[in-house]
Amino acid sequence: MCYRCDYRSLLKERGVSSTAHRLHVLEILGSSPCPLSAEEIRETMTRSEEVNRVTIYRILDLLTEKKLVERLSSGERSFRYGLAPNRNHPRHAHFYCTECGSIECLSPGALHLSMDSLERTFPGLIKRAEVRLDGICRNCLKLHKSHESRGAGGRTIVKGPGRG
Amino acid sequence: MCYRCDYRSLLKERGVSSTAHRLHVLEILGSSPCPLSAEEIRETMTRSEEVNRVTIYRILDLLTEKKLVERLSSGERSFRYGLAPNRNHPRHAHFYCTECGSIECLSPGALHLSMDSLERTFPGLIKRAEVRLDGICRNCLKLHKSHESRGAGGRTIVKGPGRG
DNA sequence: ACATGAGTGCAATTAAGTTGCATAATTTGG
DNA sequence: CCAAATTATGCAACTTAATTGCACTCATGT
Repeated sequence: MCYRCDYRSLLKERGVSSTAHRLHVLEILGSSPCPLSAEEIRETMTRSEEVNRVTIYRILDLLTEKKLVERLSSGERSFRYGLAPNRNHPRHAHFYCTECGSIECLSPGALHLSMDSLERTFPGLIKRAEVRLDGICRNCLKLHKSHESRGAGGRTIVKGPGRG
Repeated sequence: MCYRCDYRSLLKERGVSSTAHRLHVLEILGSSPCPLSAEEIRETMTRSEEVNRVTIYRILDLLTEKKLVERLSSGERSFRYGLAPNRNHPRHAHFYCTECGSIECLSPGALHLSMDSLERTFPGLIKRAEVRLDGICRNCLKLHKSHESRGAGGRTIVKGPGRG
């Protein structure tokens, strides 16, 4: 996601002290091609040093509150976390594979959400828009096809309406 | 959401037998102005007859699989359920209030998601798009304002970028 | 050195959803 | 109509993800 962000100064800007753990979380999220679960982040951190689950949650909560990290709905029961959109990384949508549970970041320009009229007329305050596409990823599609060609009776895949 | 759907024949169409509980779930979802959590559905059903938690989950799983019901990410830890988009109700986005946790359905035309180029180029299969706007609802905004005017130090509200 | 507060760890708890198995209801075949 | 089979529901136990309370540690300032 991020080639080169200065996490230390990003933290400072937001009035958050730069502990080793916090920097590590930001680095992991910054170098991941897709948003990660709290547990995935912990596993990665633990490769260099054991860190407690609760610490991860607290760091993620703090960084989310400070708008350095963004919490995403994954399509499953757990949340995913990624670097929050900023000057270096524009907001983008995500793709969730209902077969294998993987999540991909889509390129920022891949789709466009127009909500100008809503923004003018909606009586509340809109802060952000989260867009998640659900479907079957490239890899799982391949598996399906190879099963089908072997006559193994793979599920029928019907493309439903993207929007109704 | 739905003024008049014939749930019995919808179930039949999908090869699902029409038990009282299943019909009741569909009726509740159909007459709710917003998607509901499993627990909210259960509470409503229980007003007429006690129903077990697990039964609700199983009905919702079944109906979701049969495309009669749609499972939505709520912005919190639980899922919400609504009638699936069909000939009577077009797909629409939702608004989640980060202050009070309420969820509203937005009118189907309120925003437009264009993903034509993505649909042509994405190597996986896209089945649906879920759009959720997060922010502060009308009611919570009012509360904020009244607190501020009383000098009670309400939180500063800054509108961030809807898309980056 | 000491006090202070922020950061982290550990154990226990909560919330939401799931599983296995028993019981009830409904359908099917005679 | 009855028995067998299938389907639906209920109950208890369990799992997973996240949260809370409290203790301990570490950095910082005086």
